[in-house]
Amino acid sequence: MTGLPPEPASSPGPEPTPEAESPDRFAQARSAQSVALIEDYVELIGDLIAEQGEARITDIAQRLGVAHPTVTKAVARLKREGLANSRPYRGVFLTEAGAALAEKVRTRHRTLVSLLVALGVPSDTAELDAEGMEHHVSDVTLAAFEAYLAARD
Amino acid sequence: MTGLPPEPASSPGPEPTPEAESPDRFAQARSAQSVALIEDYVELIGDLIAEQGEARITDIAQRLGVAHPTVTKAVARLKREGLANSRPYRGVFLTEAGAALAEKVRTRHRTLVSLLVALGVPSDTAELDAEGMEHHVSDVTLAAFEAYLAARD
DNA sequence: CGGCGAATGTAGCCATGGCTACATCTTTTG
DNA sequence: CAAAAGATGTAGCCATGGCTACATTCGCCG
Repeated sequence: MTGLPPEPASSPGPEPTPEAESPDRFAQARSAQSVALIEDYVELIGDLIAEQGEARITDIAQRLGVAHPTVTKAVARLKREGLANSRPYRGVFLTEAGAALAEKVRTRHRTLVSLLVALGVPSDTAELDAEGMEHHVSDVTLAAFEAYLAARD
Repeated sequence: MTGLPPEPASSPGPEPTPEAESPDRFAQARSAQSVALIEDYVELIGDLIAEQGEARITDIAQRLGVAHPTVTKAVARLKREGLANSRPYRGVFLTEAGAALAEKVRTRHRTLVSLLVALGVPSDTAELDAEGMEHHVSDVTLAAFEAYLAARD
């Protein structure tokens, strides 16, 4: 959906985008949507490997609530981006980069949920909302969340 | 991108989706992406009307950083959903429902930014992150944010 | 070790959101 | 008031994420 072939969609580093001011914030929020999927997959694959020792296409599909070909496509993309690898009929594995990303995502997710709960959000709602929000939490904001949670104790 | 023709994608009402438990949270987060666009458009149109008395396709396109045909399509969708109306070569206007949604979105946005700032996030980062996060903040969570902000004073 | 059921892979379709190119209508302006 | 400039509309293409249908391959049993 990004439809932005000329845009390399670089890493989540804070790129101030030197010019203009309005359009970019929307553009960024929207292109992040593409990142969201990748993050979900990587995190889930990490979870499955941790839980069951392997991540099978079918399991991923079931957990995400999508059909298996959808997962196959997504995994192909993860491989393209160097986050995972797999061999036909064997499971899916994370590369070092993938594992690192998964860990980062998982941490961020936990932090966000903790924050929401700390602010009085019921934990099930916190989980639900965090699932959508987390992909848009920048490192700076995440740090602020951690600081708040740490100070609060 | 939703690709869910059989899913009417009803109004933002809390539909608990009676069965299953894992897949849905992802599905919900993802289908919310479609809502995000609508919300952005409605909010922006509201802003433009407030600022300049009218919302022109070109202005919307420029603010969102997309080409004008993209906006034309989106506006067609808003009209389909009863959130806006327009006549060729005249501007775009919000229906009552559209204006209500715009107001809700704007309020939520402000609340989220305030919260982030209150937690120590720099205001420019808060604005940027909020743009992406806001569409995933449920009413329950929003209420918690408001309560926190109110109590904090 | 032959089969059968489950898991994967592949092909091909749909919808959406973006874009470019080109046609038209409006609005300025000389 | 006609022409140029600017704003919209329309057509048609691309990529992505989903899905269904059909073809293979694996693995477990009998």
